[in-house]
Amino acid sequence: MLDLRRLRQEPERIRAALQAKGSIASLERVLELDATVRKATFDTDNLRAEKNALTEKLAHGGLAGEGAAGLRQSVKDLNGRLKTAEETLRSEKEELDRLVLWLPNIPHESVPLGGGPEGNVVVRTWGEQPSFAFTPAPHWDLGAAMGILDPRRAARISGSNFPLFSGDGALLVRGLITFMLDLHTTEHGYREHWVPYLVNRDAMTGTGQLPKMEEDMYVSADPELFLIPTGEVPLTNLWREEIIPEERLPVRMVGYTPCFRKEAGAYGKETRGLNRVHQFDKVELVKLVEPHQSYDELESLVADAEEVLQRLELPYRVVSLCTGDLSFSAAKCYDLEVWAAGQQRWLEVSSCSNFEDFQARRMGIRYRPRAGGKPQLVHTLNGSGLALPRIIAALIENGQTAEGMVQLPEPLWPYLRGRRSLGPQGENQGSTTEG
RNA sequence: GGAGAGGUGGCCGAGAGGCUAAAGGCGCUGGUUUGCUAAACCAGUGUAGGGGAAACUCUACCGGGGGUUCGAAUCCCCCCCUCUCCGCCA
Repeated sequence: MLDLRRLRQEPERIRAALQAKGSIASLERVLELDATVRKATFDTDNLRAEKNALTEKLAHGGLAGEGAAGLRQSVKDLNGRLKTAEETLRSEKEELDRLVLWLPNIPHESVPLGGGPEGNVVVRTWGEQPSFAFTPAPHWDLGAAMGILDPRRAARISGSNFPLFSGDGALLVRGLITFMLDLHTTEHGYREHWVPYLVNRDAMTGTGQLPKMEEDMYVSADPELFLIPTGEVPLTNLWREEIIPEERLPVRMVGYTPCFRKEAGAYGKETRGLNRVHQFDKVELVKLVEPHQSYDELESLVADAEEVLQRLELPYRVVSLCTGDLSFSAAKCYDLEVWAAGQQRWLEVSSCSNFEDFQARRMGIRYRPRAGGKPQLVHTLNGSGLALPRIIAALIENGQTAEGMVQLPEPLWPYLRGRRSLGPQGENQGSTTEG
């Protein structure tokens, strides 16, 4: 949520910034409503002050005093006027509150200008793209051949684009999750949380998924409970409406969650296999920090996510999203894209964003400065550390051998009961300790 | 699911129609005292919004929403949450 005061003070800057993001939505109406709401607030406050003065007089002058009946009548008259004033105020306020939620965050000055994905800037690349003496296969062919991916059965029980990992595939998922959690908790200083996967409307609104993304979310039979599209939602909302002592900042959290997304309308070759699925697993990093540190913290958050890719020996590049490609709530965002040799494509596996105070204002997450004084809004950041399906796609495609095996990077071995590679397996085959 | 008890400031906790932004305590900030540390004493210390150059002032807020009343943290109704006990269940 944008700061209304700032919007009022520098509407031209905000208008320009929102245009860069490709959405000025209802900015003009918001500005107009802000003025009328403030006027209406002033009027009703004055009426209430008047009323309070009268009732106080009544209390102190004795309820049976000579003027009491007259006073009582004046208060009743005032109440009539107050009621209309309050109703006007309420309806204007409601519209304002509703519209403000549709205004996206404004981009940071360091964000490259651009209208869409073509305007994104590659900041750096890491690792060598593997070369093969044969034509590397995409993961959907390999995975099915190896018996670790089973889209046909997944479709039968859920529908298209739901993942089903079997045998060593399931072991790989579980191992990756633990590997990532261990790295972030023991080496990067994040505290792990195991969180609810269904959250209420307030939580979804707090991180900015609502109202804009409602049609992309799964709703439970209880219309107020949504399946989370990312662990960012429960993790960040852990702190909603709290005032955190400055000494406790930065708060660093990590959590594993499944993520659920309708991804309506997304079909085609770009969405084959594990490229885009309705349910996936993700280890999420979230930070709450002091405002002046948030951009440094963004860089270190990206580094923490990159570390996972480096240990997995997966070539990747870091992309700074341009103004037109930034998500609704982000002020700045880096995507990490991993190279998938079988598809000859870069696949997004992480989005690391600084939301500045946009989410914190919605959630009421503040900190109390050590030096005393008013509570201030924190800045919130998050990033995937990392999303699993495309990592698995890249591991399979980049690690494939001419024999139809998949070699795994060393840091993963202990998480896979010592296995160093994955190979074809039968329906009832368990995993052995030898690769 | 049933019964009971609760939800008040950063935290704990009193208050049971007007004298309450709300006692008291803790914490925090400043001061006095003090070989150091600690302690003691004194003072200050809620959030949000409006008006004002400022001093200051007005309004709202005691889980959420309605209602009664000239007036509600306090009375009534609905909902949410927490705790205890019982039931049910992976």
